[in-house]
Amino acid sequence: MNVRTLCLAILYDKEASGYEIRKMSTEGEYSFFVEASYGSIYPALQRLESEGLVTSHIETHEGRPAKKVYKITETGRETFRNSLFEPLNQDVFRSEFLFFARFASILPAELVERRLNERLADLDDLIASFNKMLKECSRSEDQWLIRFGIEAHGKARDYIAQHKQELIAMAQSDPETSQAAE
Amino acid sequence: MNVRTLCLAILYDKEASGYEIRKMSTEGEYSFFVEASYGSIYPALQRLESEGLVTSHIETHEGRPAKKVYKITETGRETFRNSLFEPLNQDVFRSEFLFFARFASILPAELVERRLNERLADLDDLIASFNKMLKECSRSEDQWLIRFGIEAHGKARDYIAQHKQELIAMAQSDPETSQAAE
DNA sequence: ACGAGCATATATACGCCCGATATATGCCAC
DNA sequence: GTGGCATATATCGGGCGTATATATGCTCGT
Repeated sequence: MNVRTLCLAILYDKEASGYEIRKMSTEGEYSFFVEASYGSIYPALQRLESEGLVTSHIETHEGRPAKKVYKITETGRETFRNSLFEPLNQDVFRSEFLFFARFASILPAELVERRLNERLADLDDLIASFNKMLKECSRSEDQWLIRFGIEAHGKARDYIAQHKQELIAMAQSDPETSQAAE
Repeated sequence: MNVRTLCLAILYDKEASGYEIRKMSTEGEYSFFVEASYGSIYPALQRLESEGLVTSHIETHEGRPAKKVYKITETGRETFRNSLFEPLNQDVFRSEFLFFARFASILPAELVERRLNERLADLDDLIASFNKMLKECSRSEDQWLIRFGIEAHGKARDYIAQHKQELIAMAQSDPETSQAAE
């Protein structure tokens, strides 16, 4: 799935500017299963407009920069709906945390413990934001997705909490040894 | 984390060719938390060699193409160990499946059910491969990682299995309606 | 016996996309 | 009044994935 399709998906529900699309895809309701940055969104919107899948107009507000609001066309809606019939790509899970954990045995226990605690805190924040989203959202599909996120990330959190001591035990308990490793 | 660092990580344990590094990172023990393709691995290895972090030699085998085997240098080991002290980037979870699920209400129930079953089958395969890896692997850090994968993906699997009917119910039960949506 | 398909193996071109940066406006707190 | 933050658009450079080209030899079916 590319950023152009993501833009069409967001615009399928309501008009939005590039800034708003990025917010939704990195902080809002889409943030836990897609990601997109300015560097891909703005070119994508320009290309979608040149292809006639979206239109745009400038909106000016008092005391704020002018906004270029994009709206999906009927052709755009059709293109997007058709894309939903394509086979799905595999989910992507990439974890620098697990990569780090794999090398616990050559790292100081102190560092391993710190990273584990950071990861736990991050997951707590994430789950808290999911719970907040769940309360605020009304679409039942979105609730289904958010509950999925809460369950899956909750399990990851619990695993780390329950097994962190094992990983710390594999690390270098002697600060001297880890100094030498540097 | 970039592909150069990933190469150093794999070469930290043992010598390997570009082909073998790609295999490990997309099919083997690294595959569930990193990913790398030929298009990034080969240039990465060339650059690592030019920087003196790895060396290479050609190995010829009867009845097989010649292999360019890379070996990490002491400088390479040091560089890699130091990189493990850097702050960790956030984990990445991207799901085209969840993206698809969000639009269940405009899709035919038949398609939604098919995709849910495909996803369940994929997760079963993944978990089966984790269990196989767990039996074969000896490093306790790797076992810690693999058990994490089994738990987290198992929970995802269970959620889908238990709640799939809810999502199917949100879809278009009438084949005519979904035809019109196309 | 022969060819299709597949595993092994290296390498590159094209294009997508992220991260960083530049630019601009106006609010609020200190 | 000024530094930081939210809003807002846009582009550059570089990293990386997809697809492809090229080459070898095995296995399996016919």
